[in-house]
Amino acid sequence: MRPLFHPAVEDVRPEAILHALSDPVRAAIFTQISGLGCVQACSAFAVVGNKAIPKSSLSHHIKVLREAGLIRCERHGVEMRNHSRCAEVDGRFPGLVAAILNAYASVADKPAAGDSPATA
Amino acid sequence: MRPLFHPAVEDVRPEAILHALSDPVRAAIFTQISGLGCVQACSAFAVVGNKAIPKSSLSHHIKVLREAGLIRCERHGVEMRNHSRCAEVDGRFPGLVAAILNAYASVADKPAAGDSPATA
DNA sequence: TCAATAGTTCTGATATTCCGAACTATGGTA
DNA sequence: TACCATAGTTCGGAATATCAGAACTATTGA
Repeated sequence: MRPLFHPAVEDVRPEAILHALSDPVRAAIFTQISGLGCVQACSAFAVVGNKAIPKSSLSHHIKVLREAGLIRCERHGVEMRNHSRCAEVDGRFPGLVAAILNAYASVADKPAAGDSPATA
Repeated sequence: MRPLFHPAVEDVRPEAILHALSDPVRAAIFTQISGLGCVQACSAFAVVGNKAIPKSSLSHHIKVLREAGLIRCERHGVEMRNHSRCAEVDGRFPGLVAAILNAYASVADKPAAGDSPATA
């Protein structure tokens, strides 16, 4: 359990953000973290769009989002609290995150192949 | 050489766009195709940001961009002409492509690890 | 100290990516 | 027609990333 790494805003790179959000599951998790505008424990994402996510995969997804600079994670007792860094990132790449979340939201009604990217 | 597949705009999905553009090389190629606002042959991208791209990789990158719905490719004689579908995609996901290209453009000056995403 | 909860890391199976080599398609030349 | 050159595509194997089950670590509470 090495201490969690969070990149500084100025080290955040577009390719990392796009890669992180190019996975519908991660996009849904991030939507939930930043959409609800509040802190979420990892266990909140055990099911994403009526699809069960194994703990190990979930941990990996959270790590990818964190290392991309999209979220900030802090341990609070036994659980992890995930904050969105949306505002920070938006300062660096104006409109990027919003446009991505909008794009996903606009297709949330008509999912592609059985999976729903946002909370169905 | 199967006939090239181009998705209809309404079949274009955000995850495909993000995945396609999460590679700095592909982002640079797409920037060049849509930025210059004009048709480009594949051979125009033999070198991207002072990095040589093998033909086979280039072909693959073009394919990913095409299947994501970002570009349209037509054979003209011996060469392939690549058009941007930027406008179409923007109609479906407003601001998405622009925000992504802006993000890459804003870091083009200070590259991450030796590679320059846009034309250096 | 022991058990329970919340996440992380390890490990092997699967899937992607990369790039050289071989191939296909078109055009030009004779 | 044959033949060559150019422009891209596909094949195949090595390197890499992703996925998920199992084992582990960290914290809290009894």
